[in-house]
Amino acid sequence: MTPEAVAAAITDVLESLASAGRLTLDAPVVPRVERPRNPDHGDYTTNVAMVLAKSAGMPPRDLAGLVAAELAEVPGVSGVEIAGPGFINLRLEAAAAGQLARDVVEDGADYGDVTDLEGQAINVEFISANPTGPIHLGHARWAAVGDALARVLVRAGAEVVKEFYINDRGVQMDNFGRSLQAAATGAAIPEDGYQGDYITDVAQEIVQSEPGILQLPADEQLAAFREAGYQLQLAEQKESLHRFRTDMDVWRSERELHESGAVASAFDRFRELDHFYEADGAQWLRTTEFGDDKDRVLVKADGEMTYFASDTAYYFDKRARGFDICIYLLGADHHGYVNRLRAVAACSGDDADRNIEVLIGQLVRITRGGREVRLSKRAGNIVTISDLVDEVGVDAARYSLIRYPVDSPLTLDLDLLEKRTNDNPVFYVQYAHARIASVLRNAHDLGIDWRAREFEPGLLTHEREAILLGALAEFPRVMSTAAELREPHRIPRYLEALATDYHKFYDSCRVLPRADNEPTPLNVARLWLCAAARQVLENGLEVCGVSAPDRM
RNA sequence: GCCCCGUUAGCUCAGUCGGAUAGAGCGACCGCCUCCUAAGCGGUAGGCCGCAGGUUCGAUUCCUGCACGGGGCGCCA
Repeated sequence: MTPEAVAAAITDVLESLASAGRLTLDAPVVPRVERPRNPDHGDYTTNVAMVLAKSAGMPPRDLAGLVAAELAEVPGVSGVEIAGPGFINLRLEAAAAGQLARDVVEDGADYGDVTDLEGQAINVEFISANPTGPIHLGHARWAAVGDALARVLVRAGAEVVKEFYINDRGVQMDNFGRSLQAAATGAAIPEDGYQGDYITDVAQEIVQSEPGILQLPADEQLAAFREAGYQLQLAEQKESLHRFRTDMDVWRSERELHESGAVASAFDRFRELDHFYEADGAQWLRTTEFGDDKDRVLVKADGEMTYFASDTAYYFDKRARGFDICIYLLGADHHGYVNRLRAVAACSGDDADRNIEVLIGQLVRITRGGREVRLSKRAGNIVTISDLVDEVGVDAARYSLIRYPVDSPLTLDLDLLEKRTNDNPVFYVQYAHARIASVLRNAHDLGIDWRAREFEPGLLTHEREAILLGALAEFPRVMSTAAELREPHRIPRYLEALATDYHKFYDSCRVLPRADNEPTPLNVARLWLCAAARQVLENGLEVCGVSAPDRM
C-alpha cells in the first residue's frame, strides 16, 4: 500500500461520510499523507482532521475519530490512532506494505516515473557559454543541474528539450578573433582580449591546419581566425560536455536567428503590439509596461543590434517550436535579466508567469589548497570542466554539484573532491548499490532463483524492513516534488536517506541463508526487497547522470 | 539608493506548499567484522533555526522591518 493509496482511501472515507450526511465538506480535499519522523506515530500520518475542522464545524479530534473509525476498516490498514491535536496515525499490515517490493521490481527502470507534467513541452536552456573558450568550472553547476533537471522533467512525463544558446556574434567574438590573430602573428594580445594559454594553442592549431591564413590581408585574416577559432571551441565545448554526460538536444546559434530574419520579425511583432519606439537615435522595447525598471534598447544608435534583441527573437523561436514553458538557468550575476525576459513574453502577448521560468543559481566558489580560485576566461585563469572530470571523475563531480539547491551558495573544494573519501556522499550511495548487487550476485551463485519463488510480503515484519519499504514507496513522490519545484537536488538527498535505510536493514537483517542451509521464504522475501532497493538506487542515480556500479 | 539570494550543531550544509521531540556528513569521544562488501552499523557530546514584531490552535517554515554576507542594477555580453 503506497502513500498514494492511503491518500485515496482517506478521500473515499471523507466522501462517504459526506454523502451520508455525517460530515460537511466545503470543497474536495487532497489529503496530505506523510511519513512521520517518529516511528511511534505509525507508518503514515495525516492532518486532514485539523485542516477540515473549521469547515466541518467540529473539533479536530472528534472529526479525527469519525475518519479513523472508517479508516480502520480499509483492507491493508492494521491500526489507526488519534494523537495530539488531531493527527490520524495509521499502520499498515506487513503484507500490504511488502507488496511494494514486487511492484518496484516489476516496474524496473520505470519505477518512479510520474505523470504530473504530462502534455507539457518544456525547453530547458542552460550554460549558453560564449564559444570563445572551454566550458569551465563556473559553468559546471549549470551543466550538472540543467541536465539532471531535464531528466527529472522527463520522468515526470514532460516533453523536454535541453538547449544551448551559442552567442556567436557580437563584440566578444571579435575580441576572440583579434586575440587569436595576435597570438598567431606574435603581436600583443589586445587589452580587452582573451589572455589564456589556450588562445596560443588554438591559434597554433589554426595556423597548422590553414597555413595560408598568415598570408591573408588583415581583415580577412581576422575573420578567418574568428571563424576557425569558433568552430574549434564549439567542438571543444560539445566534447567536454559529452564527457560530462550532458548532451544537448539543440545548439541554437544567435547568428542564425539574425540570418533567418527571426530578429526582424520579432521587431515586427512588437511594432504591431505597439511596444516598440524610437528615441535618441536608438530603437527601444517598452518593457517597463511589464515590470522592468527601464525600457531596453534593441538597436543601438550606431545601428548595431543588442544582445537583448537576439533574446527577444530567441524567445519567439522557442515558442514557435511549440514549447509552453521556457526554463532558463542563469547565474546570480544575470539576475537583472529576469524582468527583461519576462517582459519579452508579456510584450509578445504571452503570460510571463506561465511561459517563462528563470532559475537563478548562486555562483559556485572554488577552493584549492584552502584558497579561493578565481576564474576568468579573459585573464586566462581557467579550470575547465574537463580538468574537473580528469581529477575527480564524472560521478563525483556531477553528484556534488546536483545535491545542493541552486539558490544556496556552493563551495567546490577541489582537494576534498580529489580525496575520494566518504566526505563525498556519492560513494555512500554507490556503495549501497554495489553492496546489494553483491548480495544478489551471491544469491545467484548459490542457485537461489528468488524471482521464480513465491514472494510472501507478509514476512517482512522487521522494523528496518518496514522503514526500507516506506522509503522505497516515497520515490515517486520525491520525483513529483523535484519536477514540480524544479529542484533536482531532492533526488540525491533522497538517495542518501535510502542508502542509510538500506545499510541499517542490511546490518540487522540477514538476507542469504548461512552455510549450506536451504533458503527460507524469509530469505526469498528479503531478496525481493533487496532487488527493489537496488532498482530505486539505480533509477535515482540515473536521474543524476551518475553510474550505479555493481562492484566497488 | 533599488532588486535577487543567503543566515540552522565546532565546520560544510539539508529540511519547511505551517504540524507532534529540528536532521545528515565531517570533526570529537566510546563500541561492533570466525558471519551476505566495515566505502558499513550502534551510541555519546554538540542548537534562543541571525534579531524584532505580525498572522493562528500551532511559525525554523508565511508576512513586515532590521543586521550581517554574496550577487546585480550599461545603447556590455
